[in-house]
Amino acid sequence: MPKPDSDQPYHHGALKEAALVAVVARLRRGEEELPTVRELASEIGVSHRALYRYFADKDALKQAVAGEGFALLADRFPSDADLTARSLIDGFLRFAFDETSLYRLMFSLRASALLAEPIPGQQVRRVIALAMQAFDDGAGEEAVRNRVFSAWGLAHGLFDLWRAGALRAATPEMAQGFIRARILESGLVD
Amino acid sequence: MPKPDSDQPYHHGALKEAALVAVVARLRRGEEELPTVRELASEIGVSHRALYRYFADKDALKQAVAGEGFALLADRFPSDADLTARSLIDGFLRFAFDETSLYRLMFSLRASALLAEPIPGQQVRRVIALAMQAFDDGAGEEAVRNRVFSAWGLAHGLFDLWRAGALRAATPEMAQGFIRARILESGLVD
DNA sequence: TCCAGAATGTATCCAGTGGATACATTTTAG
DNA sequence: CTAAAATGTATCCACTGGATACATTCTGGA
Repeated sequence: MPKPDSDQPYHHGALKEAALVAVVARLRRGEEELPTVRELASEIGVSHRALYRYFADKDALKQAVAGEGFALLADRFPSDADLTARSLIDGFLRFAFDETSLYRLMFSLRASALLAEPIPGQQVRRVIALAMQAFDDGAGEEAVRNRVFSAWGLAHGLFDLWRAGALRAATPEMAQGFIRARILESGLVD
Repeated sequence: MPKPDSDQPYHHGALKEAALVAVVARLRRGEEELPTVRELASEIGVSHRALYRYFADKDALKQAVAGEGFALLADRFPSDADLTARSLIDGFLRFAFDETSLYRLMFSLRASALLAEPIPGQQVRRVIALAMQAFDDGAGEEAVRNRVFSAWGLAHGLFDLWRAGALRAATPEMAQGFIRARILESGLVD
């Protein structure tokens, strides 16, 4: 006798995607850490070992989530017509402050994992390409690249100092304003 | 019959200090993560629960280690006579590249823990005070503070981008040179 | 249409982790 | 000299990421 239709079919059908969606949603909801494999599996309605069909280990899951994060970041940048260095910076800062947990995870990858192929390197390169475009002022590629990384480093560094608690800003909004001011007065943008 | 002198007396005598020294030494030796409480205790020659007399939990141990890290960083800065913005930057970068594991731990504290009193806030304030002194060019305190945080943010951010693998520098030396060049061309120093 | 193998998910086990509680040993103060 | 405080140990616990063996479902070729 075949098992009658149950709420959960034996094969989920899109387990990998469901896992990534669930983790990203949790982080965007404010949870600071990755869930345990068991928690995640239980939320999806699957045994915890099922996830290991799609992720070699928990670190691979983390890298995949970071990839989703960078894709989300690139999608949040202004579209072509409005893509300027300044609007890119603003989009970057909004993303960091709005999705702090996800942002933190994206940059907490172990040494040299950011550009790992295909995940998350592909999405990271997309972000860098957009930034190169936004900062392109006709100077040589190396000069543009240097300005991109200086701006990225400044924004990332000041944000991380705030996150770690070194900035003493009363509110996140004030911290964001402080960081934006430092970037604008750096002369890297405009 | 009293127990004869054994190699390890029942009371260690300086367990807290020994623990901090052991952890810092491990990180400086290149290990990337904090050891487990058991590993650490075993290295010191004590049961793992003994450490909990001195640290409320593992996170408290981590904060204490971060404090040692900031103290080490401040000690590595040039002495008064040679303390300039540029020499401070160089000292900072050397520390980050030489003690990468320790550096990473220092800035991986959970939100808002950097200025926690007394650990590690005390040592962090010491570092900031030295930086304020090195960057003081007679302008108002707010202007100096802004330059200090801009330079700190830029150095920290670019270093962290390198650590995560976003910089594609062939060697650590080249990465350090790249970062130093970006800071010098920022106009924040000199 | 059927069925063998591939794909996917489950059950169960394991060593190791941070942490709690109860107890043993040593030190110190009155 | 001894009681109490300080320090360290023994043992337990729930939970974690991960491994292995097995069950279920899906798929393509005859």
